[in-house]
Amino acid sequence: MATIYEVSKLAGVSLATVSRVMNNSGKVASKTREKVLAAISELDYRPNSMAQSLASKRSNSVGILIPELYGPFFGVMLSNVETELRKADKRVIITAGHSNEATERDCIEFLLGSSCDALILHVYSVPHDYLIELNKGPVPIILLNGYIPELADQCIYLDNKHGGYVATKSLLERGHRSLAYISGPHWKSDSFKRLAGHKAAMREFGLEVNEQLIIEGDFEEASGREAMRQLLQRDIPFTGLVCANDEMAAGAMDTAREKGIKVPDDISVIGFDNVSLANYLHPKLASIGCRIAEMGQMAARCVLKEAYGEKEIKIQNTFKPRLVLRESVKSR
Amino acid sequence: MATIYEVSKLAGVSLATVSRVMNNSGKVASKTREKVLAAISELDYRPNSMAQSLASKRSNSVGILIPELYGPFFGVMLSNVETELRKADKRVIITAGHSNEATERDCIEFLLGSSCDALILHVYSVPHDYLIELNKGPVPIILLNGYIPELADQCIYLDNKHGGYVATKSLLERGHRSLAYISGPHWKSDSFKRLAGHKAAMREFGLEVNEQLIIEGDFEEASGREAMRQLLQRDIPFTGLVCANDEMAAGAMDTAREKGIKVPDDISVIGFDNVSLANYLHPKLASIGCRIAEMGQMAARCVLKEAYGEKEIKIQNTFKPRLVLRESVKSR
DNA sequence: GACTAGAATGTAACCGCTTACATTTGTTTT
DNA sequence: AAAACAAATGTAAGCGGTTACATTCTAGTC
Repeated sequence: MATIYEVSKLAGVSLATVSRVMNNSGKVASKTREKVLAAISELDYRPNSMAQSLASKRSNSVGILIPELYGPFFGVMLSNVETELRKADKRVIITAGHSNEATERDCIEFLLGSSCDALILHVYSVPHDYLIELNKGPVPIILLNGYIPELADQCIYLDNKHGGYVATKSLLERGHRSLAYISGPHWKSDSFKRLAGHKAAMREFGLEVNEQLIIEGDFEEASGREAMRQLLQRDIPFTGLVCANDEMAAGAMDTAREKGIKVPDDISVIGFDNVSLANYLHPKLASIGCRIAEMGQMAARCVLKEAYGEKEIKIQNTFKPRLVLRESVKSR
Repeated sequence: MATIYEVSKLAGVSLATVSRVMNNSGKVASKTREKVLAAISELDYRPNSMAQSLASKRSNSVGILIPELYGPFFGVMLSNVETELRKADKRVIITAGHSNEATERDCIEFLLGSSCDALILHVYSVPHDYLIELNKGPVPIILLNGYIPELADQCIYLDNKHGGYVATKSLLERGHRSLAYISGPHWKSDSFKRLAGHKAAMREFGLEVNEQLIIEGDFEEASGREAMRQLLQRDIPFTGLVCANDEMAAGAMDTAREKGIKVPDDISVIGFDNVSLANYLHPKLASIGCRIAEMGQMAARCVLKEAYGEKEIKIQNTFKPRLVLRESVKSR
């Protein structure tokens, strides 16, 4: 591989001039520029990125930490982060934290040790204090899908409460008055907030929340299946079911089918996240769109702003979920 | 951030000794080692990866090119690549090629310009010659899910023909004699081979292949839906349906439901890929497991062997798909 | 105690680029 | 035509490590 030195020799100029041409920095006479460009193409020269990084103290790479690389959610997020960053010629280094504190910490250490110019973190287990401390370091961090008051500007997150509110309201507006709710784990702030939104909507419509109709699941299909069984056993009639994610809704719908309950004729069901699965279920599952794609893109832009000095970029920190109606919801 | 120089000063040794301690290379007296380690921890020293890369001509990063970052398939693959490589402390730089020749080329160029030590490529559109040429360069490449005779050792791929064979055979063994087949685009070698496997199984059972019962889809759900409509219109009875992927099978099953045809009572259906979707459909879709996880892991190992000198690693190039039976298939 | 092999450590030349500063060249002003 | 200034280019000092080679210790041998 040719080096900048060989290019400079061939073009009959100094290293600095070649560097200037490469980076479009400083003044270069157009004649000289052409000579240099010719030499570059003749030698098929490509700058050595490691040397560039070392000398410029900028690696042009951004570290990403997400819980998992598979699954309907993270893939989309990652995809949009990558698209946006690669447009700006930044490398994307990925790691998976597996929602486990030790692993998440390891990943962050690993990324820091990789000379990343910035970090996009989608963490679940690492404590806030750690992140606040981390933020005092030289590497800008962006929090994806999490909110920490001290780092407000660097957080990109979904308004989960509003999502729960919208989901529930969509059923209430369609005449349903008795609603059941299958929640995610209460300790996860996402699911806690979604539930809060549900309750807020109920209150708004002057309805009492019956805790007997709220069941805590774990975001997996099986728990939705089981939750639905319990709900039916309790023998409290309800015509609408709100689920804190689509997988649990799928499980619940499966139980309904088993028990001979028709969706949406007997019970309307709405999920949350609007993952592709929702479209494959029968009936197609109404859901709450999480705007994951947009959030991923925004996180990337936030990096460009914070780490690469693109000051003019405007950041939108909160995203409002959107209702996506499908066959599983019906007016009554 | 402390540099190796500061560490050496604090420990009262030379740069070289610190470097030796860091890399466990060369002989260091245990007393000296301890002094150095103390200094390292005192200063919280971490080597600058850019400088390391430049000096050692090894970036410890591996470039990955896959068609998309989302979707049920690639996520799993990526996840396993990452897990395996990070165990070995290698960075994973990802790019998405979007099954588009220009973009795929761009990505490869981009990764080459990123000083990757090796490339894992899952491409669709880039011509073989390009890859063969690329392989002559200094950066080892691994082909994931593709086979090029000239690069046989560096290819990790699924035996698609065998998959088609197994899928079809599973129905034949259960007494089905008249089978329909919904294929992917014929120009994609994956789907071409799957179809070849189907035909081979039919021949093995002494059955004629009726081209009227083979329809070309595009791997999307809608095309499966449409293909099923056409199949039914043709009015040739069949009791088994093999689909070249799960999405199309989902579409076909939906059409069946619309037309009042019961799966598996009237028609047994088997998909291909065994993506998570298969488990959510009703009835649950039998499928052919593609061992994506294992292939991802193997690709990573292949990199460790080819680029990082782990000679003892054994590589398995071909993977045989596996039958995963579920409710959608029934003996007759 | 001198000699020597081998272990431990140090020296310094890179790796390939960026960039502050110095120098040269060219243009305009008086 | 000399002075003054701006534009273009060159020089060389890093960036923070690795590593070949040189040097200094250390301990064993006779």
